[in-house]
Amino acid sequence: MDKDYASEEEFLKNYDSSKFEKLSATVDIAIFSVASSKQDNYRKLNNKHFSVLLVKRNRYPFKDMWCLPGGFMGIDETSEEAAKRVLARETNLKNIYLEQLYTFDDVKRDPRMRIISISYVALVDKNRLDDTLFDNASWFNMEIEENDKEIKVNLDNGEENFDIFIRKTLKELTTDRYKYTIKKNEKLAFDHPLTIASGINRIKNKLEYTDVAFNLMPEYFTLGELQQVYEVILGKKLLDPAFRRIIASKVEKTDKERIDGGHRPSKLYRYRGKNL
Amino acid sequence: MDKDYASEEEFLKNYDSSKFEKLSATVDIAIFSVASSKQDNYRKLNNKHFSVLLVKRNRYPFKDMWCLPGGFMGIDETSEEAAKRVLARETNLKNIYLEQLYTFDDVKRDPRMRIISISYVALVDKNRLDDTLFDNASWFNMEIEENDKEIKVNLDNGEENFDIFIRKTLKELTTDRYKYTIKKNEKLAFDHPLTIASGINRIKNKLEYTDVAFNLMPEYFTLGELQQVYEVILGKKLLDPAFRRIIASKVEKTDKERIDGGHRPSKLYRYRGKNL
DNA sequence: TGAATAGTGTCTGTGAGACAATATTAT
DNA sequence: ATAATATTGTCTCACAGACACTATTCA
Repeated sequence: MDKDYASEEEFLKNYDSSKFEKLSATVDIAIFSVASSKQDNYRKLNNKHFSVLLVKRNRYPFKDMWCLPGGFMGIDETSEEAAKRVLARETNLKNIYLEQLYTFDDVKRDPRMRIISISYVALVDKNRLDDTLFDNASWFNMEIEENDKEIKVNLDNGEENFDIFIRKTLKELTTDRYKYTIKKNEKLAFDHPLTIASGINRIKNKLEYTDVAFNLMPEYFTLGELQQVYEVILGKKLLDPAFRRIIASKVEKTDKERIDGGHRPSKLYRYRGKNL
Repeated sequence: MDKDYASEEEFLKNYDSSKFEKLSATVDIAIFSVASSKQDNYRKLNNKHFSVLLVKRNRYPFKDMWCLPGGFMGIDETSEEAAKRVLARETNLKNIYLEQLYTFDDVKRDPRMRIISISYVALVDKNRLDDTLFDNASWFNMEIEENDKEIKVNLDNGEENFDIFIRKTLKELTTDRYKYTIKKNEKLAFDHPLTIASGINRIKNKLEYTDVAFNLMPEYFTLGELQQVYEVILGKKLLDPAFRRIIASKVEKTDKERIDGGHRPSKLYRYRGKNL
């Protein structure tokens, strides 16, 4: 027990911060984007993919495996500041959508020592990025399959292709919270499969009741493109009229239009802000 | 830069974990419940209040101020384990609804040293608690007023009564995320006003699309009581028929009933699980 | 009897799902 | 002309909001 001190200042002056065993914290960011790939058929629209930025580790631990961009949180910076620092290093962009996701803190999640991971989700419009990534970073398209029991994500960057499997177990009757357990993972470092799965889930949910999707869009876009973004993230087709009804109040039509194939040109729209 | 090692084992054997300046982590829990207080009028139902458990600090820092139950996270336990440990200490209960909320990590949030707080929300049915709390713990009824710009919470434990004010600033156009800043706080330690406000918000949101409310209920309850719980947390009156329609599929009527005043007795219901 | 809560019936308007129909382009 | 996307119209059904009405109890 503490001795009695006359005042808080007195107490702080005598405080011995080495009393407890300390730990380290890293910040790991699931940077998501939507990638487009050309179709064979000149009439068709570009294919879109929900994608995540991974970095190949060039040092131990988990050398030569892929991981989320991240880094140690400095003793004099917040995790959000650290996340922005990592984001700037990785993308050269500011004003990126960034949201704290979850703090992963399994005792054995890092083989070096006790390191907890304060994870973040970021959304970027790939059009804003120049394609010159660090040579050890790469965008992976994600093919997501999810049901009550498990999540399967196929990751593909054009050269490497691998799956991660995560088992879901319901935490309690009253909610839809699941405990995630890695069932299969050969290529990703640490517990990053969990981070990616949690991040996907967070964005999926937010898509339904917020306008986060617009963080993935360029300034001008067609409603078809926007709908594609919703569809690849939600993993299902949407009905055109319903989608347009919902989105109508959030966008404004411009007089620009895009002509890009053997079909009717589409008007370009711009994000207008929530509701009114 | 690291030297080159022949293998991961080699690397780990030589790893010097003292390279980085480390930090401490605490776990703080916003334990919420719904308290009933008798009405003057024998006909009326008990008044209900959304309430939070606070502990009076008996040592520095923030001596004699109120704070959320919490404690340091051990080097060999996860934050969830630590939270359960704190919860058991504080309530003597197991199987309590517990959910990670947010990691607060302002550099100056603790005057002693760099300590981050991994915060949790817990929901308990006060009926399951015996009333013998530690003498330094106390339930505070919360009166919540919120608008676009600020949150005001009045806290009252029957002896002490005080307000906290929090300013909300929208983080971005695309979502409803706000940055919280403490505007007024005289009685609560650390940044716990933020934790409480965030916790209230989390539960408010979850109330709308999950069944978390049932974690605040005893096994048998009337629909009136259940509706009261929704009403005090959401801070608005609900229409009886609409409420019953929504809740109908989630509860089952029992043959028990409760007679408690100058009005028609009500049937007791039981939680049945989500949807079907 | 009256005040209070318990519980049900029903009307109406909104909005999502579904499908049909029209418009426009490059090949 | 045709395949593809763009865009709009409309029907229906489910459901939430609103309000009215009945039931039952205790002082």
